[in-house]
Amino acid sequence: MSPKATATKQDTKAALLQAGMDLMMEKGYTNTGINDVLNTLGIPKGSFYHHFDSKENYAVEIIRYFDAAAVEMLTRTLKNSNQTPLNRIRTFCEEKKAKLASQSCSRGCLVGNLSQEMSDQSEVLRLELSRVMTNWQNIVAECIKEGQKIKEIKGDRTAHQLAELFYSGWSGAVLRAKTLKSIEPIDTFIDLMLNDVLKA
Amino acid sequence: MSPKATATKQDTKAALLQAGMDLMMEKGYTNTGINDVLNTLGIPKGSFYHHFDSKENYAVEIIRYFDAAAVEMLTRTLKNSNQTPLNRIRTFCEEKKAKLASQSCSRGCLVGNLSQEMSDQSEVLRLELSRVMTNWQNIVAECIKEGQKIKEIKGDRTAHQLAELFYSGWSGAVLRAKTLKSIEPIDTFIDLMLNDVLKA
DNA sequence: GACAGAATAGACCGACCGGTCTATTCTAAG
DNA sequence: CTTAGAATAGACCGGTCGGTCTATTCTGTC
Repeated sequence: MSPKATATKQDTKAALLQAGMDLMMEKGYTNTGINDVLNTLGIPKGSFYHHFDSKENYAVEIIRYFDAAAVEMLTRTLKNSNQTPLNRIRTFCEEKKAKLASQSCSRGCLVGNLSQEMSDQSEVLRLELSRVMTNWQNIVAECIKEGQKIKEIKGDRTAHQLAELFYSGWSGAVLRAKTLKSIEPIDTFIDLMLNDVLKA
Repeated sequence: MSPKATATKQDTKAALLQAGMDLMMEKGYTNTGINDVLNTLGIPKGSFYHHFDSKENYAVEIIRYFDAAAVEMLTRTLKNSNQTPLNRIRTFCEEKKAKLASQSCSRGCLVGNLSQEMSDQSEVLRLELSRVMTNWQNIVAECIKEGQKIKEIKGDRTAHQLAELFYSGWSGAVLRAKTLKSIEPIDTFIDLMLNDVLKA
C-alpha cells in the first residue's frame, strides 16, 4: 500500500476541519456553506456526512480543532520559564499582533467571531465556546498569578479579574482592528495593559 | 385624511428599520432574511424594495438608525454636567449593564455584532461601522478629557488612548457576557476600569 | 373627477442552502 | 478470493434566499 495514497484518504477529516476552520474564520458560520468547503477541497458531499453528523456538529469539532492549536500557543508562550510572567504576556501579544497584521487585520479569532455570531443561535456552540473561553482565561490567570507572586504584576486585584479584563480588552481590540482595518487598537491595548494596568 | 391611517402608511420605512434592527441585533446580518422582517410586520416585499435598494443598503440605514439612538444616549449620559466625568461614565456603564441583564445577556450591541460578522464581507458596511465606532470613541474621549482637566481621571495617557481601551474593554466584556450568559465580565470590567484604570 | 407618482401587494425567479439517498470503491481481516 | 464496513462519489430533495416584476391602491394637485 502506498503511504501517500493512504495518507490522502485518511486525512479527509482533518482536511475538512482545516478548510472549515479557515473559511469560518473569514466568513463566519452562517455564511460558510458545506459546499464552499467541499468545493475548495474537491471532496464530495458523501464524505462530509460520513465524517460529521451536521453542520452544527462540524462547527463544534472545528472549535475543538482550533482550541487545540490555541492552547498549545498559550502554554508555549505563557509557561515559558525563560521569561518573566509579564514578558511572557508581552510575547503572546506581539505574536498575535504580528499574525493579525500579516493578514491585514482581517479574520481575527475564530472563537471571538463564532461567539458573537452564534451565542444566541445555538446553545450547543455557545457551550463549547464558553468552555474554551474559560479555559483560556484560566491559563492567562495562572501566568498573572505567578507575576503577582514575584511582585511584577499588581497584587491588589485577583489574577482571575485581571485575566478577565485582559481577555475582554484583547477581544475588543481585535474587533476594532478588524473593523477599522488598523493595528492601532492593538498597539494601544498592549501599551496600556502591559505598561500600566498589569504592572505592579 | 385620518391622521392614524396616514401615520401607519408613512411609518412603513421606520417600522422596517426598527424590526430589522431588532432582528439583526439578535440573529446577525446573514441569518436575518428579508422575509423574516416582512413576516413579523405583515408587510409585502414590494414595499421593502420600494424603500430600500438592497439588503446591504438596508443594513447601512439600520446602522444609522441605531447610531442615532446610541449617540443620543451617549451625549445624555456623558455630557450631563450634573455629574463628574468619571461618574458620567459610571452611569453610562450601569445603564448599559441593566439593559444587557434585562435581556439575559443576549444580543449585545448591533455595531459590535455586525462589525464582527461583516467587516470582512462588505466594505460598505465596514466603512459605516468604522465611522460610527470612531464617533463613539470621540464622545467618550471628550468626557475623559474633561475628567483629566479636573484631575479626576489619570493624566499620563491621552484621552484618545484611554477611550480606546475603554471601548475595547467594553466590547470584549459584552462579547464574553453574551457567550458565558453571565453579567460577571461586565461587573469586572466596570470595577477595574472605573476604580483602577481611569481613576487619577 | 382626472391624473401622476408614491406606496402597497404578492406571485414569481434562479441560485443556493443543509441534508438525504443510492451507488460505487477502497481497505483490512478471514 | 471473499466479504463486511469504512469511505468516497455525486445526483437529488424541499425549503429559503435576495431580488424582480406586474398589478393595484392610495394620496395630493389641478
